[in-house]
Amino acid sequence: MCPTRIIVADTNDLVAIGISARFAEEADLHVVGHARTGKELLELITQVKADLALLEVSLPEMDGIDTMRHIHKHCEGIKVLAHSLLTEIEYVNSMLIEGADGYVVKNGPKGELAEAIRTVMDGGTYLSPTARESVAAGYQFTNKHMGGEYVGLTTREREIIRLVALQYGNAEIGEALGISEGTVKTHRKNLMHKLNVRGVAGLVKYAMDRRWI
Amino acid sequence: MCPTRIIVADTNDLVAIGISARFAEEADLHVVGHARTGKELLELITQVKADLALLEVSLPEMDGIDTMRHIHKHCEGIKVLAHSLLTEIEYVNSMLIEGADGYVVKNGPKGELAEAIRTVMDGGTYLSPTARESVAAGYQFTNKHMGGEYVGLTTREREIIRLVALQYGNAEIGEALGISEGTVKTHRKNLMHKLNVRGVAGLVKYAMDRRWI
DNA sequence: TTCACAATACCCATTTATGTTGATTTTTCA
DNA sequence: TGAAAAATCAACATAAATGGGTATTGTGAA
Repeated sequence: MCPTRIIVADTNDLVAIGISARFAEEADLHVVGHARTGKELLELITQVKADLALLEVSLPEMDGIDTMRHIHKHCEGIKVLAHSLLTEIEYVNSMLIEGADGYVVKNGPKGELAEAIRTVMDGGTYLSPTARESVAAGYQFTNKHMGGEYVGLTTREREIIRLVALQYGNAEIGEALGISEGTVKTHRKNLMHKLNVRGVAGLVKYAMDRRWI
Repeated sequence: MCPTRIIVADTNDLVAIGISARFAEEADLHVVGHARTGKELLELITQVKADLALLEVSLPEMDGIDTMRHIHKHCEGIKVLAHSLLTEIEYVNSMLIEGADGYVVKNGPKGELAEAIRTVMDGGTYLSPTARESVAAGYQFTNKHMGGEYVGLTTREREIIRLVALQYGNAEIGEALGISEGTVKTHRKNLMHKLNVRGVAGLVKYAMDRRWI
């Protein structure tokens, strides 16, 4: 039997090296590529034949959620396992909704990652205990996102949340984007509803988690 | 000659494994321990004889800056090299002011980390190009922190910035800490001055960078 | 014992953000 | 082409944050 060919998508080089080092002991797992951003991963998939991608949620340029969506639409025959330090329901759900085959939280028990990969390659789904807890605990809080009516952010909303996180005021954002301040307010309002947060703090945290700033 | 004994302080297990894997090729560098938080590092230093600590700035429980300060005061004879993805002047400066022997930005060229360690062990100081740029470029912006009058945050200020980042309002913070809303406002005002930021966004970013939330 | 600083608290004025509601135009895509 | 989604704008009211200043208390170091 041939080993499972894995691409690691993680900004941190050392993480990729660490994973390779771990899998050196596992005969059936072989790391064949490393991407530092979502975009790099999409390219790499077309160049290197791989069975599975280990995808960090928090990536610059194109984050894990967007990358997952793209892979699900355009790339047949590759499994994707989310792999992140983030445990918030928001991200676990998003990755699963976008088609991830599992969610492994970083820094888990030593053999967990390998086990998760094998489960997924067998056609199963793997969720780390923490991720499972997060999904369970999060239902009452983020139920507005669940039940199929997940709301993604639009392009404009992303531009705005990014500028908010960069300490721009509404007037400045409007100026920067060439729209009225009133429109900016509307977008912010929608953002806060969609993300279920109360103010700037929640927006900034979201933008930072997804590495939009 | 005996090899340099190194302790890695980083939340991410895989990073530590990655570093060990890299240094497997370097005969003079040997990783002898791994700490996941600042507190763990301080303990480990008393238990394991080490020549140098590789210290991530962004650590939970006790972050790199506070850990650095503590080591500088209480631990003789151990070199410390800061090692982080963060390149902001705020952190580079803070680490150097607190006594770090160098600052290496993660994801640099392959041999950089080893070179930096050797420089430091020779009694020198090593700064990554990015860190050096950041220091140079940051002077006009954060000069109020420079020239010896670096201002650290007080305990109370840290509690408050943390709650701000957790989306608490001033009234709620006051209630949570048992102080008046007015006092909270004063602390926030002082925080923004010290950190040279304009609003909630800047405070949240700072708290997240230092892993206080 | 001074001196510095942390922590507390309040005043005022101004700006900015949030909440509510409703609307129009443009874009996208089935 | 027609429906749905996205992007645009604004009036109103309320809540909250920002900026400036001042002042008291306690604590610990020089």
